[in-house]
Amino acid sequence: MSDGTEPLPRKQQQRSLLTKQKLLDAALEAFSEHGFKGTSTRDIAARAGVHHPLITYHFSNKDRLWRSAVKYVFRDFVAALQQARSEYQNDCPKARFAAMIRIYVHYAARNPALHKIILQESSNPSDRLDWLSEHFLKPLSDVSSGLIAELQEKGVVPAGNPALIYNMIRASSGGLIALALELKSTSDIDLDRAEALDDLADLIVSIFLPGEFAET
Amino acid sequence: MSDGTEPLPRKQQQRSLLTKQKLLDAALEAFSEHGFKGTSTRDIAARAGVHHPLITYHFSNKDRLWRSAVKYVFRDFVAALQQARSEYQNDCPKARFAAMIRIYVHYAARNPALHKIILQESSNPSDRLDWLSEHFLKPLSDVSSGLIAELQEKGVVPAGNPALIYNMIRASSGGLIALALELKSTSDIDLDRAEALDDLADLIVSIFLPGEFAET
DNA sequence: GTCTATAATTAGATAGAC
DNA sequence: GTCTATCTAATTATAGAC
Repeated sequence: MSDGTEPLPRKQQQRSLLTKQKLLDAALEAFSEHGFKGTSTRDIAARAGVHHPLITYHFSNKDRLWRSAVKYVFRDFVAALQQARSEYQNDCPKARFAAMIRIYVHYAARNPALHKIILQESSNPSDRLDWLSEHFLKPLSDVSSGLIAELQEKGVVPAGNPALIYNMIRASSGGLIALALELKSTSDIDLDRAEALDDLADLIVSIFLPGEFAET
Repeated sequence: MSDGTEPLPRKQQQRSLLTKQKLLDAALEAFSEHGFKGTSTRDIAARAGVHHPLITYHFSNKDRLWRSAVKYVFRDFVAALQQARSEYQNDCPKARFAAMIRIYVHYAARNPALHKIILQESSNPSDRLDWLSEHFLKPLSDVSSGLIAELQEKGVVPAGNPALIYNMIRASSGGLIALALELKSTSDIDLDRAEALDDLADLIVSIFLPGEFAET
């Protein structure tokens, strides 16, 4: 396939990719801190260490840069979840779900932008929120609610609307991690520490999955 | 006391109070939707239906307007909580805590700005977040964590760091209500409906307070 | 592919008339 | 106590040199 008819990645193209990558990382950080309206493209360019007209060049405008950045975190996140799912697929459902919660918590801690951007966008209606729901949030919600319904049948998870329980778990895990700054100043909890994350994951499992799994 | 030496509330002063009130309501709405950086004082003035220089006149600048607005929601919220506490003080601790959760959930639904502003400010360090923590979030966290520790001794609440559990409850109640727009588009849950709020409050109680209270 | 320069818009804040 | 008019700075986006 690389027979020479396709243009080979030259030095300039590699630099272009690097610039795009730096802009995406900077955009995630800035958008998660100040929301879409609150972040200026100049700030993003400054964080990335590039000149601001390069944003127009690589991403056309602010809106497309936002969408590219969101695609970038979510794709990575979904991949991490699916890898965890296949890795633990031979365990019992409760152990499997517990493992996924652990993965979820650690991913959210490494990538705080993931949840912060959801929180920012959910605070008022927008085309961006509709797009986010349709492409990422709704599929995740549907799959997860299904898993929870299964665990409810086995008596592992308490009764109640599965979608509501899914969102309570999400709020208690990723949501709390997005509030890490607040927790650090109002309590002795430091969610930057790996042990604190493990405590959180264990607590979520013990509270939301209190039942023992029984083989059918 | 009102012997005439104190200036009586004249028509102009009443109008001034009304303007301040309208600006505070508009500010809460705008700040909760777009964060501090993302909202313009011109937008706030437009929502309030007044001319924008009036913001400088009544509140000096954007920062003081933000602080005034936050004081306004939080004072009201703390008052509602304390009223609930005294109203149910003869019930057993579990019933009392359950009642407070119900109050909390309904207050958060009527005043979505309360949680949204916390979420907005927790997304990055700022003097505003420090101020918010010191004056409102830390006192609330300390009192609530104490109540939870008591309930853990009675076997009502599962073991675990009380501050962590308090924040999980907060995230599952107020946090989810702040995400109402998202839940509406990813599931069949409509947290604008009073019954959905009651379901949420009941679910929180059944999950976080699973034990029965036993008199000592 | 990257830069400088700049147009057009909007921001927070103020001055001074009424 | 309220308004119009305006200043300065920062914003998104683009045009065109290199």
